[in-house]
Amino acid sequence: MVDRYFSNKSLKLGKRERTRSALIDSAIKVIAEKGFESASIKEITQAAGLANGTFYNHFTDRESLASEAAGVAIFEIALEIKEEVKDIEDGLDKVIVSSDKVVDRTINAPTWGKIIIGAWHHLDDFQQDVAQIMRSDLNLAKRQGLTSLPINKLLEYQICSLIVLSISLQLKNGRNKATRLETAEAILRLLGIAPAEAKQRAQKALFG
Amino acid sequence: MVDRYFSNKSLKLGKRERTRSALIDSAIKVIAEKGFESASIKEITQAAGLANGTFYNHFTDRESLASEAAGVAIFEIALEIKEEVKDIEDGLDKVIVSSDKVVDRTINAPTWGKIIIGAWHHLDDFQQDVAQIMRSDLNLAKRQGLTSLPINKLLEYQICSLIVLSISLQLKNGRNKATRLETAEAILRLLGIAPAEAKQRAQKALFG
DNA sequence: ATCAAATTTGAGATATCTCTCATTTATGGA
DNA sequence: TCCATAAATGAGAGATATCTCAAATTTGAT
Repeated sequence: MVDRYFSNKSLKLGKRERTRSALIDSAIKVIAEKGFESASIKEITQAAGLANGTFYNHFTDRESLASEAAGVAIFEIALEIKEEVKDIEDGLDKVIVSSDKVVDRTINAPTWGKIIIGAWHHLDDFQQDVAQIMRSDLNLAKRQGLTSLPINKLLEYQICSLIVLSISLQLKNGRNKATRLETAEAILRLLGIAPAEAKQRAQKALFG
Repeated sequence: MVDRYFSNKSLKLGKRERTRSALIDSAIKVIAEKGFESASIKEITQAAGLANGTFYNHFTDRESLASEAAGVAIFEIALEIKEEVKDIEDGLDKVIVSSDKVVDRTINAPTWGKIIIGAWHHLDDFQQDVAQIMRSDLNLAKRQGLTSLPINKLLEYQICSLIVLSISLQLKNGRNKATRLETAEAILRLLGIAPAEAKQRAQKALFG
């Protein structure tokens, strides 16, 4: 259960790490509930079962906690997914299967999804870090000659925006197979793949 | 100057309309400055030079004012652009020239750009209204046989997301011709156009 | 000029929030 | 077990915010 994900990961560690993780889990929950800009330090520390002053032993301000919380959430997801797609050799397949798994994870853990969306929209560093995560798969597809488009920062950001949109829409309206498929197809078309091939490839990569 | 855009439009109207417009102009400015969720009613009414209680004579809460402010901003932009592109017959050209002009307008008026971005991310109704604005051009392109892709809500939202990304990046990093061009190309690829044709078409439609 | 109605006002009740810091509690090595 | 250090605590100073409503002001028709 993701509610205490980082607290559980820290059980064997020292008090400082356990407290910090409690703040992170709480930040994820409260930011998802109240909104990226609206969640207060008071609510976060209260939900963590901690005193007011404890916050300032670990973070300078709300944004640094939010940044940390979103960062570890997406990092955790990326790590799991990297392992799951390591046997996929086709760079394009890797990109769309990874993207689909990100969406899947964030729908399964809506609080994580919401803070990631919020961080994507509010934090420049977060945007750069996320784009970085997928860059290697995009470069692989390029080296494999699967796309002729130049891979640049804007294209990476565009793909991320489509992923974030898919997360957002499915968190709102529920899981939707067509949205998953059409998001994968759209990413492929952004990468220069013709619609017919994009449809076929997405279908095969996502559903076998 | 957009700072008092709606106030100026209301000069000939009654006190109630002039006051409401002052709140809208102020909301645009304060929300752009403080953030969509963080801007307070107190700051908005103060920046408008109005008393605390005045707000509640016009709006029930912050979100209804924010929604109204973003709505009239995008509506105003859409109306101007509709007129400017009325002689463009090619549906795809209409889509990309309109998109480019939206970005242009919002970069020229950063406060409008920021509230529109904020509303796009926070307000479902706003998303639907914005997608609706471009639907007719997309349907025209479809009728003209310029794209074979089914035009559905997800595709509309995806195109809007790319436009919002372009606005966001250029507001942050300054105007950028390559970003404009590559955004137009990306929209065309989303619509199923091959990369080479997308590049050519975008170049021609945006730069003559 | 008058005056009913429309509209704004801003003090105040109430609540919430940030942040500090002297004190308390927990930790871990000796 | 002791104790120096690490870490948490939570009251309180100070500030900000929402919302109401009786009173004041503005408006526009007569």
